[in-house]
Amino acid sequence: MSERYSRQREAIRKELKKENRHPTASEIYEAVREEYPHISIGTVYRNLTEMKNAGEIVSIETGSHAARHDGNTSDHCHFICRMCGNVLDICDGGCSALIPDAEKESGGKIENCSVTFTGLCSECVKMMDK
Amino acid sequence: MSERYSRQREAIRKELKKENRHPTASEIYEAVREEYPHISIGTVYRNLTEMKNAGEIVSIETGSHAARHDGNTSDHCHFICRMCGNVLDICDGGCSALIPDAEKESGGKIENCSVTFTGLCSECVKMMDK
DNA sequence: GAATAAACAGTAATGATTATCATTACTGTG
DNA sequence: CACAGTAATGATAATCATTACTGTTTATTC
Repeated sequence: MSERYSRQREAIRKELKKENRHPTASEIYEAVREEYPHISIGTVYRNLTEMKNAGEIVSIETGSHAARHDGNTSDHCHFICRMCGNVLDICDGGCSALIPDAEKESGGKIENCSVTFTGLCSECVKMMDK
Repeated sequence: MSERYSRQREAIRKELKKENRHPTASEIYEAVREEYPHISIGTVYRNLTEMKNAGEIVSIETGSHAARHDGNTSDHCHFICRMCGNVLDICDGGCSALIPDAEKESGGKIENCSVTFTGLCSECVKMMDK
């Protein structure tokens, strides 16, 4: 029934499965365009929303810039450099451990936990010293 | 030199100091407008950005909706209900405890840590049962 | 290989946020 | 107190990410 195959979605999935990448919607768009020059940015957004709802991917809000997407849904945190905007995985694994307590306190149903660090990455720290 | 007094900024500050509120820029705009009907939405955004840079307030990215702001900068987490959009404080206090390890792993300088839970608040869970 | 509906491309619309610029109003000095 | 200097403002245009719409294509079922 529901989900029907499409090469565009397949290409988007492939892009999100590359290791250690956290692409924005338009980065995905540009990458997939190499193979499917006619893909529409709307198609990218629609599929990202669907995959997110399906729990297949996770999105990272950066605040000032476009949201980034991560095909790795294992328990890990993110570090966003406020200088260069790069996103780094922090494999601390402490995220979901916080859920039980938080759920008790809120009285609701917690479905997801996101831990985001912001600051300067090692590269940008070096730049500052100069 | 630097920061000069302004009544508009004072009014924005006052709005952010009210307990347990997490207003969006336009909610602050509407509230301050009662006292200063001519305040501009741009003034609200400019002051929010400055206060954020000064570490005086914290902003909470909601993903799909407008960013929310919190005058309470003490170590606590947030719970965003994906149904009604409300933001709840979770006084878990586990955020900054994660920083040292994460800093070591990243090799950079971590300035901030934000822990956000998403799911359904107690009110919305009740709604679902019906 | 036709019928059906999901998915698409292309693009307009929206909403949040930022930038611009002429004007206003704090603040220190004579 | 008048005034000069300049930070902050109001109004609004511009930008950017994201969503919505519409007519067309294409995967799937028979």
